[in-house]
Amino acid sequence: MSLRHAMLGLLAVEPATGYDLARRFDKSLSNAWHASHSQIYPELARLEGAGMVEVVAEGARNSKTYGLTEAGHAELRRWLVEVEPSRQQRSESAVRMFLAPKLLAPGDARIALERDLRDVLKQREALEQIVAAIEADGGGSPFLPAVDLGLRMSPVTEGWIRDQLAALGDEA
Amino acid sequence: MSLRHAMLGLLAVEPATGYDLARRFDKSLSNAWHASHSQIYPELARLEGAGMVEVVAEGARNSKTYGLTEAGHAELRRWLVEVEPSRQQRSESAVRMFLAPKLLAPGDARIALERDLRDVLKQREALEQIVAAIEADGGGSPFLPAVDLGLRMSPVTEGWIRDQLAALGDEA
DNA sequence: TTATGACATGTCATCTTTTGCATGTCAAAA
DNA sequence: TTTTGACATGCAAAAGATGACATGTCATAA
Repeated sequence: MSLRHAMLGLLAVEPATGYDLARRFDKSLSNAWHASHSQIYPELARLEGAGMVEVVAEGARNSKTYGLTEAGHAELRRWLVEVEPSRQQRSESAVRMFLAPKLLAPGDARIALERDLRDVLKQREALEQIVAAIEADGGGSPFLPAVDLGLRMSPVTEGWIRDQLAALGDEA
Repeated sequence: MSLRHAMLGLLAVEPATGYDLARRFDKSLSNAWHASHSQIYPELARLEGAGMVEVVAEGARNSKTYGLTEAGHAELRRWLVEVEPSRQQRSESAVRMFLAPKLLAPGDARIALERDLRDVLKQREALEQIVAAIEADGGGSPFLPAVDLGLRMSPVTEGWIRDQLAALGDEA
């Protein structure tokens, strides 16, 4: 159950509201996991019931900030150190990239690959802006390594797409 | 609904039984999507009901080989060309890699990262064996590009993990 | 003052995915 | 001959994820 552990991890870095968690999933962890508020709030309640998180502050707009308990820290450590990782991945865009050059007429394949290329470059810009924001902020973000991995992957994907486009050209 | 389109894509490359599809998901598409037979068979039935696939051969052991119909090809093309891609990804091991150096004591973090590193190298070997098998087979696999992307990503991940390990060393 | 948009939390129906159970064929090796 | 392992298909229950519905607060700008 990765949602649970991803949430424990985010809360271990810094206590947060459910709303904060939803944003962090989309911002810092978007290359790794996704969860929307309709999953997050019930899971927070379950985690509280299991004694792994607790409300550490209540603020404006009925907000509740959660932090880890001892049991939460222990469970997170157990998962990270003792549980065998699953190497499974899911990426719709990877499925598409693999199929497009194989199955479409060269003209259609070019359309699809060029859109993928634009998406990759757009995503890289987004990552670069996050880095810029972190640096403007003093550089102390715990998520810089995650963003960094995304930035290292980006040119690899770009190169692969360009090679697929070039191979299309050879056939045309 | 990516399962449906991934299956259409695999069948477009070459007709297959449900059992074949399950293996291809684990072999060729393992970096992109996963599905087990208990998902595949019902989805094949639905696709047949929708007129997108049809039985093109029946073999030993009650096996049924499916291929795409015209409607199946049309749906696949529509999805690849016209539908906006979702850039969401899910990777449990990415979640773990991000959290481990951040949240664990250096000793535990080292254990977790070194296991991740071993996994990456093991996976790379598996990919290299697939490439070797394809080349021994005459080189004509439609999935070589998918494997190739995995092989290009592998050293990037390796480098990132080694940098995280080095950063741990600095703190110790 | 009122409208907008970010903040904030929640439920519910539906769909997707996993896991465990269950059955059976066929070829090759012991 | 019998047993093992790959091939082959299927169902059902449970868990996980999505998308729509629903409500309300608060600060800021028009």
